[in-house]
Amino acid sequence: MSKSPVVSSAALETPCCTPMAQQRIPAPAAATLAQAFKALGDPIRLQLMSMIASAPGGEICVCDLTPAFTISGTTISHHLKVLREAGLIDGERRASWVYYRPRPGLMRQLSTLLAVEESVTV
Amino acid sequence: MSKSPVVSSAALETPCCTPMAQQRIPAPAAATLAQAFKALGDPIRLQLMSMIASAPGGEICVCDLTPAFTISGTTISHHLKVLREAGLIDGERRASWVYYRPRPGLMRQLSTLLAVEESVTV
DNA sequence: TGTCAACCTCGACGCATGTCGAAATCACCG
DNA sequence: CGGTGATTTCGACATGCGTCGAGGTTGACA
Repeated sequence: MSKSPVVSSAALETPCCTPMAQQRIPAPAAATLAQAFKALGDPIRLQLMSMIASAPGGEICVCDLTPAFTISGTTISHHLKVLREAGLIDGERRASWVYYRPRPGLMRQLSTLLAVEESVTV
Repeated sequence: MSKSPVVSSAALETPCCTPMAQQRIPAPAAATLAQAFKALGDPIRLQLMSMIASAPGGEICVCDLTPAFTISGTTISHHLKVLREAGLIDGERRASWVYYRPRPGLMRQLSTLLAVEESVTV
C-alpha cells in the first residue's frame, strides 16, 4: 500500500521548482511533473484528491470516498493507485480499512511551478 | 486561432479557487479544472507551456517551438491546440508566423488550488 | 498571378486509459 | 476454523490519445 513509489523519492524531493513563467522546465523534470499533472487530469481523481487533501484529521478512509461517487469501488481503487504512483497521496491499512493522506511535497512543487507574478494580470 | 475557446469564458473567469486542502472541489468545477491539468499532463505539452510562459516579451513563435523537439510539426500543432482549448494559452497569426502567449488567469487558479499551508510540511 | 514557407486540418495507426465483474487478499469476529 | 466485509488485483472491453504523412489554408513576395 505505502509501497508503490513509481516516482523515485529523489525526484520527489528535488525541488524542481521555480515558476515556469520564470524558467523553462528541463526535459527530465518534465516527465515526472507531467505524470503528476496527468494524475490530476481526471475529474474523479481531482475530486478524490481534493477530498483527501481537505480531510479533517489529515486522512480519510476509502470507505468514505467510495459512496461519494456512482462508479464502482474497483474503479475508485484504480484511481487511488494512479494518484499514489504519481506521488500525490499515500495509503495505509489500519484494521480492515485503508486510509489515504496527501503528500504535500509534490503538490507544493506543482503549485510553485504554476505561480504567476501578481503584476502580469491580463 | 484565437477562436477556439472550448472552455467557456465564464468558467475561466469564475475563480474556482480556494486551495483544495481547505475545501473540496465541487463536481462541476472539477470537469473544467481536470481538463486543464490533463493538458499539462504530457511531457511535451508541459515543456511547450513552460517555453511559452517564460518567453521573453510574453510570446513566442511556433517556429521557435518546433525545432526544440524531435517530433513532427504536425504533432506540435496538435499539442498547442490542446493547450489552447484548455484555456492555458492563446495564439495569434501575424504575417506568416503564429505567436502564442500564456493566459495567466487559469494558471493562477490551478496554482491556488494546489497551494499548501506552510506549516503542514511533512 | 504563381511560388514558397509556415502552420493547421484530416485520416489513419497503435498504445494507453477508464470502466466493469470476478476473483484474490486481508483483517476482524463468532 | 469458517464466514463476512473492505479493498485490491486480474482480465476484458470500448474509448481516448499521441503520433505521423498527406493535403489544405494563409500570407509574403517576385
